[in-house]
Amino acid sequence: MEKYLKILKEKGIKVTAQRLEILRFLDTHHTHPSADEIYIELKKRSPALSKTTVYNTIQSLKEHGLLNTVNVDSHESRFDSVINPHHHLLCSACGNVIDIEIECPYTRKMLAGGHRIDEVHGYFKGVCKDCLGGE
Amino acid sequence: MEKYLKILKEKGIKVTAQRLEILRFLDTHHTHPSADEIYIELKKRSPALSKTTVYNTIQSLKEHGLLNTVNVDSHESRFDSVINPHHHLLCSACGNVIDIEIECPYTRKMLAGGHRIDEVHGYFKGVCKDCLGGE
DNA sequence: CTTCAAATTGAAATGATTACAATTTGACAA
DNA sequence: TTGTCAAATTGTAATCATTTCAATTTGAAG
Ligand SMILES: [Mn+2]
Ligand SMILES: [Mn+2]
Ligand SMILES: [Zn+2]
Ligand SMILES: [Zn+2]
Repeated sequence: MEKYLKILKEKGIKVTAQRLEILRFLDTHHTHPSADEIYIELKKRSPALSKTTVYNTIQSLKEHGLLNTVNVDSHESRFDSVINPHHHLLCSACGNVIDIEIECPYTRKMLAGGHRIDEVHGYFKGVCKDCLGGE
Repeated sequence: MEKYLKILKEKGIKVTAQRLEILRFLDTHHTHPSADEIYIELKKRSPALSKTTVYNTIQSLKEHGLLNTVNVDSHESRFDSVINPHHHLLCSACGNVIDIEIECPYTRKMLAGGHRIDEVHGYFKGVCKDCLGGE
C-alpha cells in the first residue's frame, strides 16, 4: 500500500489510483502477465479502468526502470516487475513463463564484438519441470 | 538455382517457383528480413506474388528446419536461413539485426533447472559497431 | 478553492498475422 | 501428351495486440 506510493514518489511519477493498483498487481503476481491479463484482473475491482491506461502505465513504469518487458511469446508482450537480470522459459505445455536463473556471462551488460549492449534478453522454449511430470 | 531445387526435394517439399524464390532470397540476403521486406523485394520480379504465400512458405520452411524466426524486434518477426545456433543484436540506431557469435554455454540445447529446453534465443538491444562510429 | 498540465477514458485507427474460399499448379499416372 | 486431384497460391476479409486521439477528469501546487 504505502510501499507503492513511496516507490512512485521516489521516482517522481505522479501518483494515481490506477498506477498504484497496476504496480501492486505486478509486485504481488510474478506470473509475467500480459497487458490484457492485468486489465481483466484489475477491472474486477476497478470497473472504470481503461486498457489504454494499462498500456500507458506500463510504458511509464518501464521508462522509470520499474518493470521489464518479456517477449518470449512473439504474439504478446508480458511484463515483469522483477528487474534484476534473469532469463525466461515459455512452456509449450502449460503456457506459463518461468524465470530461469542461469550463470550466463552475458546476463550483465557488456560489450560484444564492438557493439554497445543496452539490454540482454534470454528466451528459452520448451517444457517446464512440472509439465514433464518429474519427481 | 539448382541448389534450392535440390534442398526442397531433399526435404520432400513440393517445388514451386515462389518457394524457390523465397528460399534463394533468404540464402543470399542474410539481413534477417521481415515477411513484408521479402514480399516487397520479390514482388518486383514476381508481381503476382501474394503476401499470404510469403507467410505460408515461411511456415513450411520453418517446419522443415530450413529457417528460424528472430523475434528481437517485438513488433514484427524476422527470418534467418542460417540455422546454426547464434544470437542477435537489434541496433537502435540503424535498425539492422546483426549476428552475435558468442560462446554462451546455453547456445546449445540442454537442460536448465529440470526444464526441457527446445529452443534458445539470445536477443541483445544496443548500438552496433558501425553506428558507434568506432575504428 | 482555483488552476492547469498531466492522466484517464473509450472509441477509432494501425499493422502484423491468420482464416478462408476460389483459382491455379505440380506431380503422377494413364 | 493429357487428365486428374491434392496441394499451393491468391486476394480479401477477419483477428488481435497495440497505438492514436480528442474529450473528460484528476492530482498537485499555490
Ligand atoms: Mn521474470
Ligand atoms: Mn542470424
Ligand atoms: Zn509447463
Ligand atoms: Zn547500427
